[in-house]
Amino acid sequence: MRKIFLFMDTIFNKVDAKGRVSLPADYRAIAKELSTEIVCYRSLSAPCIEGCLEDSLDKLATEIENATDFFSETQDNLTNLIFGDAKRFAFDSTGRIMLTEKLLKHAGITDTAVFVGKGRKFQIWNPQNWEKEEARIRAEVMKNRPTLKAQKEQE
Amino acid sequence: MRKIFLFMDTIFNKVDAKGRVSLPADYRAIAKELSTEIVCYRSLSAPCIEGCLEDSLDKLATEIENATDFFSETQDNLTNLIFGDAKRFAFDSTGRIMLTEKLLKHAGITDTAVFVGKGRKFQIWNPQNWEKEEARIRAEVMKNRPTLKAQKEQE
DNA sequence: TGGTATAACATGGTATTTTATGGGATTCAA
DNA sequence: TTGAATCCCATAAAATACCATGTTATACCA
Repeated sequence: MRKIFLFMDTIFNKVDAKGRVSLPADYRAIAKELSTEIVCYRSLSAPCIEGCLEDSLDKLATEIENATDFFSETQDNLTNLIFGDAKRFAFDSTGRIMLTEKLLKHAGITDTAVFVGKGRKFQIWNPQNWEKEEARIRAEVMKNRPTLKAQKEQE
Repeated sequence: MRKIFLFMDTIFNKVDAKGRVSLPADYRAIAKELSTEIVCYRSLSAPCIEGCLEDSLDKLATEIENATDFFSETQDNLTNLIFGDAKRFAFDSTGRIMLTEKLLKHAGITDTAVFVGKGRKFQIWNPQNWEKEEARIRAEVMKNRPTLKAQKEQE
């Protein structure tokens, strides 16, 4: 059994006419080894699909149960949005999932999907949008170097 | 079980046509003993590849998880950049990893890779670039001797 | 201490497996 | 029964495991 579970790397995969996409092999391996499933929903902050393990959402649900006070009303609304939007995606024997129209539309994905690892989560982007987003982030991080350094030194 | 794990030394290894490089034996030993894997990504500060143990990134992911709530956008950029770029590299029975085009290009590596130990991390350089970088660093450190001590203590 | 045997390592080449992806066939539900 | 979703098969490319060899470093012994 593996110790560490991180969604990483940036992978470009084709979306075929039926809407099928190969989930990157590494991502599959994680879901398989944890005997959990992949869940996807529309990102609240960007024009992309966001995904994580069902475990993560379960953890979120438990946190809400145990510490209701801790969550502000707005955050509570957000959880409604997430759980209302989230959907499990089982992959078939060849490792593909079928994204829904709603998700694909939100991310503007047509024939190619970009999987971007985020550690405990990942995102799925339209290639052009991701290219722009990556450039934007990189520029911003470079501008705020001191912050980055402080964060990295926490390691 | 070993007490101390540090990436050290400077090792020159060949990169073959497929992008395969022998990971220095000492580095392999560390990953093996810790039962973790090597992760590499493009350095944010220099034209080189940076590597560390998957443990380090996992720690970072956990910190982010704990420090922010599920929907936080503050760390969003950073996680996209770090985890989106990072990739696991398992070495085969002969101790080689296969670096990607993206990484090799960022570091300008063609046929030889220089592994430079950095303690908890290491870097992989193009030989010429490393030569220049080492000279630069050496000159700078000699010039700023008093500062060096203060900087080291911050870490 | 010097010399030799042994083991470890880097590295080239080849074989095998995995992965992504296209194209049906089959099942299911409206 | 028609459209959509799921499953199964096939294939090409890419990643990975395996084998072989020369070289270097290490251990061992006189």
